[in-house]
Amino acid sequence: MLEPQILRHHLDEVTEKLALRGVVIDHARLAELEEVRKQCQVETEELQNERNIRSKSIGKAKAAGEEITTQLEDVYQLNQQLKAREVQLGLIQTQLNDLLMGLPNIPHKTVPIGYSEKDNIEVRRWGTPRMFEFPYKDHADLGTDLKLLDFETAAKITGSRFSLLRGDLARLHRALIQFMLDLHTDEHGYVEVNVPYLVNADSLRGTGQLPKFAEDLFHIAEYNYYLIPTAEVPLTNIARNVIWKADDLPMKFVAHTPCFRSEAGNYGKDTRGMIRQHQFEKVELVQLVEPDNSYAALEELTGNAEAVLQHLELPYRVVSLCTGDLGFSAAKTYDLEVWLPGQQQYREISSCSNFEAFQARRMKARLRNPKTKKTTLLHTLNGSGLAVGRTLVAIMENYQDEGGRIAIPKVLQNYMGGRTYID
RNA sequence: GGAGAGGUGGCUGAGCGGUCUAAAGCGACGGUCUUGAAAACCGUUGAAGGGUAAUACUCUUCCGAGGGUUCGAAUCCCUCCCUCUCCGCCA
Repeated sequence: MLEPQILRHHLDEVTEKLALRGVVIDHARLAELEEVRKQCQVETEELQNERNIRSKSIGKAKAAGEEITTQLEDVYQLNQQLKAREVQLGLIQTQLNDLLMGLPNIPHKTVPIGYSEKDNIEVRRWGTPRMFEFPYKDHADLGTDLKLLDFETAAKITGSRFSLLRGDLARLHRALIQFMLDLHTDEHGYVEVNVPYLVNADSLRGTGQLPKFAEDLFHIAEYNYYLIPTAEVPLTNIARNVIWKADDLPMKFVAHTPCFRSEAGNYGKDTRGMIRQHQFEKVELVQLVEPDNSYAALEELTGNAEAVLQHLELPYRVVSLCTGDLGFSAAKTYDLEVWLPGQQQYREISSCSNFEAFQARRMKARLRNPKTKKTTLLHTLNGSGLAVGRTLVAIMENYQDEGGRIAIPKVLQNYMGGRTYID
């Protein structure tokens, strides 16, 4: 959520910047609503003040044993006016709030300007895609041929876009999780957190999934809980409605969780394999930092995610998302894209974003400024470190051999009982 | 699931229709004293929002959340949420 004051006083600037994302602000409506709001709020508060004064004097008069009938009549008239004003103000504020909640974040000045993912800018590349001297397979064929990856059974148990892993492939999946958690806690200074996988609507509003993206979520109507689409939601909401001390920051959290996404609107997309599933697992990094440090933190967090790929020796590139491709809540995002031989292209495996105060404002996640003693909104960041299913896919495809076996990356062998191959 | 108790400012805790402008204590901050510190004493002490150029001044709202009654609600009524204790069930 953007600062209401910014919209009030710098509407032209905001309109201009959001236009870079392809968002059109109804300038005239906003300005008019704001005008009415101001008038209505001032009137309402004046009437409230008047009522408070009169009620008090009634109290005193009554205590003194005076006649209060005429005073009660006056206040009745006042209250009729006040109630009408309060209702009107409520309606206006709801409209303004709805409008505000629907506006995405303002892109940071370093974000490349563009319309679609074609305009994203490659920042750097690491590693070299492997040349195969034999007919290579994609992960779906590799896994199915090894009888370790089973989409049919998963479809029977649940439905489409679910998968079932068996044996060493299931273990490799688990090994990846362990490895990532160990790396981020031992070497990158994150605190491991085990979080709820069901969250309430307030939490989802805090991080920006609601109200606009309800159709992407699995909702348990009976309890009004939602399955988390990412650990970003529970992790970031740790800070909701709290005023933190400067000493508390930065907070760096890592969690492994399953993630649940309805994938509504992606019906024809990535239907093969386990690239896009209703349920997948992810190791998520979240940082809550002082505003001045958030861009340094974004570079650090992105580097932390990259370290996983480097240890696994998987070729990847870093892409800075352009204004048109940026997610709703993000001010700046780096995507990490891993090389997938089966698709002969780089595919997203992590998305690292700085949300600045956008989520913090929705969550009222604040920080006490030790100098001014005032509260400030803190800045929130997150990134996958990494998406486990897609990492498994990348290992399968990049580490396959001519016989359809999969070599186990060195850093994972200890987690695999010393094994070097899956066959 | 059954029975009971409770949610008040950073914390403890009083208040149970009208000077609540929320007592008191602790903590924190500032000051006096001191070579320095402690102690003692004095003072200050929340959040969100509006008007405004304003960190000046001022107004509104906030006692778990949302409704209601009333001229007036922390206080009365309704609904919901959460916490604690005991019993039952259970990984």
